[in-house]
Amino acid sequence: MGTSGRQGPAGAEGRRARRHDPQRRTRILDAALEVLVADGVAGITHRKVAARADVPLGSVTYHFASLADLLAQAFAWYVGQRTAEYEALFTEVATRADLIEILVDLVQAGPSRHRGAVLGFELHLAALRDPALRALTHEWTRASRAVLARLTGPETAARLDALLEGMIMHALLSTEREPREETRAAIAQTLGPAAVGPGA
Amino acid sequence: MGTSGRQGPAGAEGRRARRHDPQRRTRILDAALEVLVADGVAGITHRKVAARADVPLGSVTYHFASLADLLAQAFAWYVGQRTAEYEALFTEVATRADLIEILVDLVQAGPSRHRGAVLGFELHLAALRDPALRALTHEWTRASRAVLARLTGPETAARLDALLEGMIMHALLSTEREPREETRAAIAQTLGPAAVGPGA
Amino acid sequence: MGTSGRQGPAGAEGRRARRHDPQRRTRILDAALEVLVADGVAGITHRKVAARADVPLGSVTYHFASLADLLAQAFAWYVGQRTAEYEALFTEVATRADLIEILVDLVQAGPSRHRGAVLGFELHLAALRDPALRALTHEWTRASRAVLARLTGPETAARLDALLEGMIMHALLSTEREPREETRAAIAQTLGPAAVGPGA
Amino acid sequence: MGTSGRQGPAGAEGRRARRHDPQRRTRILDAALEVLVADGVAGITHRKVAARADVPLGSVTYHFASLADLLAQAFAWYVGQRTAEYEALFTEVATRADLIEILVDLVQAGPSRHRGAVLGFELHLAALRDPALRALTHEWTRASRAVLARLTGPETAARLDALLEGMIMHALLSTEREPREETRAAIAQTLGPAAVGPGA
DNA sequence: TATGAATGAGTCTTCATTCAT
DNA sequence: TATGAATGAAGACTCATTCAT
Repeated sequence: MGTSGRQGPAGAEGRRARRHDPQRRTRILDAALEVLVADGVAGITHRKVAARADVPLGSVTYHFASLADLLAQAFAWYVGQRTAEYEALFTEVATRADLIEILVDLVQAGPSRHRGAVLGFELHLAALRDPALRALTHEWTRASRAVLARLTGPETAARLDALLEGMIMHALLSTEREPREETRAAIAQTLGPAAVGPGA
Repeated sequence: MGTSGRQGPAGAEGRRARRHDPQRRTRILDAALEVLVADGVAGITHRKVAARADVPLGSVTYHFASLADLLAQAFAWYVGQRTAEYEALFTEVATRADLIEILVDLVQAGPSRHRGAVLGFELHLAALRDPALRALTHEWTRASRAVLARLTGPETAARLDALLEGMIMHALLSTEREPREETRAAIAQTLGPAAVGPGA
Repeated sequence: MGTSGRQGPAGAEGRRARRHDPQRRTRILDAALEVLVADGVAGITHRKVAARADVPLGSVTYHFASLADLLAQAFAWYVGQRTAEYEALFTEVATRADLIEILVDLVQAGPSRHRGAVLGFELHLAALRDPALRALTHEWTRASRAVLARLTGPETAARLDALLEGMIMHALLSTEREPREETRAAIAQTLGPAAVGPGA
Repeated sequence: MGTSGRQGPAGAEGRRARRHDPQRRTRILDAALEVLVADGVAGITHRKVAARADVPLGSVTYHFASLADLLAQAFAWYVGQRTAEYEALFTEVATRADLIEILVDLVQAGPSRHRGAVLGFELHLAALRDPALRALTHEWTRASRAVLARLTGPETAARLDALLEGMIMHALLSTEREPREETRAAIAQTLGPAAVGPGA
């Protein structure tokens, strides 16, 4: 609880001045994402972000017009990173088996994917109510499917995308991990028997 | 603030004194669910719930020890209702085609399912951070799968469950409806070729 | 925090009905004193008292017209007991040495006197602001001094009374106990060289 | 409520905007002490302090992390002032008679000492329950005794300290003033026959 | 350009008290 | 006679945002 980084005299525990700090903007965005992972959209505040970024409170409101703005930019920043990662993930895929293995990893990765999964769901839910964010989710969904679609065709990509989303949510919430074999079978089934590859 | 303007002696418009009011508790729970649909866990407050239930603010805190408590009970109340509905949905299913049609409806129902879908995702996300809610999501997932599993066997039920969840989320977020035929094909594929029914 | 005895549905942990309960009034008074020891005048509430007395909240407001009334009656109840005890304490005193020993015990009794000392100071401080309570402190002071005065004469009694009060407060607040010899010397000095006894 | 009616855009009577306001912190501390004198620890609230300091409510919570924090700092601020005063009081003391006269004044000063005496007892009582405050009372007691001890030696200083405390409390509570001669005799007795002075 | 100070609205929660039964 | 339910007022505290420097 506000141990560190409280602003204002009430708890002025040091933080040396750091004038001239390029990439402060992105440090704040990263901090915002961390807060989102920890506390969700329901729990994000300027103060928490400032504390985590180790910048003064005023710096956050200076760089971002409002909390909603900060949220939108943070999500956009995240989606941008994520999309690149996602694309990179499939560049080496040559065979159907390669693809399956990568998708199984995606679902099973567990704690390491936690951050990504949580942010994804937070964004989805926020977008449900904020049209400004919806543009982002649309573009993200489109991009994800496009990546898959290059390997599987569009219908299968859409199905896969839905299946993966559902499985990841379940994995996130269940205490015991689903057997890897089970995950693989579900993906393989959805993928269908067809060959896979940029030329498919 | 104050859609119906409570609090403060000035402005005593509306709302008759309602001293003896049984089922006030459930009215509050219903109001809480409405607020959750409208504003999410991120936006629920005692005040909004009180206004929507048309009860004084103090009444909400009287019946529920904390906002977290109210949330938990509202979700539990919802899951209880939902589970019953869900089970009822499948009692008449006799053939594979019946099942598919019902599941397609589930995904496509659109605005009418909006409420249910939003509450479901809100609960999932909240459960991610609150272990107390996790018990609820576990039980819910278990029950949903059990219903499906009676018709399809456990593995298929799990896959279907994930697929449906993903498709519903996407349906919720996308502006244009996916063609019904597409949804049906995805479900049919996941269901596999096997027969369906209590004896399957 | 309100673990036990919370009233109202929010935390309705059992407490069997106990119709017809004579001396409920005094049970409530005793509970009020316990709360005063624990949390002070600053922290007493109907609810805490009810919880500690294991009676319904309504019972407290039923038996006592207001919290101030409860407070006043609790203090009066306490002073009554205390005065009797105090008088009893000195009935056996025959010599100057007896008296000194008893007074040293009074100051040094430590934790066992904690309750009494705390209540005494709470009452004194409350009386500072509430004239209704002042009658009580006057009477108490008068009675205490009268008891001592029978053995020492009025001037010495007043001095002793002040000294004891100060020493008890200090004992209450300091971490290490003052040497018994020190306490004895201070009392002996204030008592003066004169003989002691009902006939003094 | 609201002596000076803050909060709420309606009713913006009085109080000029005072953006830059150094020593606001100490104004708040002084206001807190005034509230403590008037209503005690039991009655202090952010609102009362804000009203008395003539600052907005938010300003109090901005400068002090919690009410307990405000209380602690206010008491510390008071003890600091008080200790200095107390020391100054005895710098001129040359003879036993000087010392006695000053101490008698201390006890008898009546209404003018009211503030000091009340704050002292409030602090003592609060310290009984809050270890953080206990550090303050220890230091205060130590300092007071040290000042006396320079003139009387340590044992006598401790006795005097207790006697004074008790007498002041009684003076505070009784309606009629004790004869000055009585007070003087008690102090003289406790002081003993010895000479007094820095060299004593 | 940055930022510490400031503030008003609103949040959850507690509570004395009232009242219908 | 008791008491569970109810409620309005107020409490501590948080926070988005504004502003002077």
